[in-house]
Amino acid sequence: MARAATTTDVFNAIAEPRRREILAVLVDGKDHAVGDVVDALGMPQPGVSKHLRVLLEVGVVSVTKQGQHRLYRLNPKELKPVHDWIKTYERYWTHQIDRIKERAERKMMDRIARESEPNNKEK
Amino acid sequence: MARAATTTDVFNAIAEPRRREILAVLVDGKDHAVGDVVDALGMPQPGVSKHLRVLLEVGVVSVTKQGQHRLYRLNPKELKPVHDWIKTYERYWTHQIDRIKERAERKMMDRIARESEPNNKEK
DNA sequence: TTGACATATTCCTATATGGGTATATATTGG
DNA sequence: CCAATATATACCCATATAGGAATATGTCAA
Repeated sequence: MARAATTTDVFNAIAEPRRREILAVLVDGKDHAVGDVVDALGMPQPGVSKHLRVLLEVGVVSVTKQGQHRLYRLNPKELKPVHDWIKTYERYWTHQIDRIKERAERKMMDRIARESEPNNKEK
Repeated sequence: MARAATTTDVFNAIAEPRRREILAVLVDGKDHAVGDVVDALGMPQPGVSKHLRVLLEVGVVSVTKQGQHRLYRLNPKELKPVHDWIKTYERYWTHQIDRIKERAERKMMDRIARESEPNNKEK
């Protein structure tokens, strides 16, 4: 099997740096014409259009037709899965004190677990 | 050009669901032998080894040799870039009130900017 | 209608992938 | 040394990619 399509989910879509750059342009929440993104980032127009299509397919952006322009807008809630996922690991680098405390707790729990279960499977 | 290698950076590495599953097993911060991960997730051993290699190359996990086992451990700080990136978008879905306030502020800033710069380029 | 502009799509190609399966490489116990 | 166990690697393959160039589609304005 090949790698999952970039349009499979948000995680695959945002793996591409260019697409994150595009999102950075859209982060202000306003509508942006494709040409504006092209100018802002200095990448070729077909590339921008293609990347926007991927972002659109996973729902991270939305489009509105306005005359000959197509206005893209960030749809931030579709990024939430990434946030929810990373949140699980967050505690390890934020709040050094909490981390230490957490580790101490873990050790204590381990000890307790070991005491109450003499034939433990942990190697 | 083809898609960037999975080992290019954390974003590419975590795009693969199986690798996120593996990280979920390692999230407790303890050492885990490959076989334990295999048992926990029920995926074939070569696959787990290969995925662990990718995670290792981007630094998200570290290894220790212990006898015939190789103990993998989460190296959470390497996930921080993902957190830092998503943080920029976080405010949009957390705290509805903040979001409204933020939008109001943005509008005001826009108005101020427009007033002080009559020949603006915004379309 | 025609031309100018904005955007999307098509075609091309080198490349890395993930999953299987099979095998190689440790390391240990006896 | 041998067998058993744990893990990594090699091989095969169908597949989707990102970028570049060229072109198609759509929309406006005169």
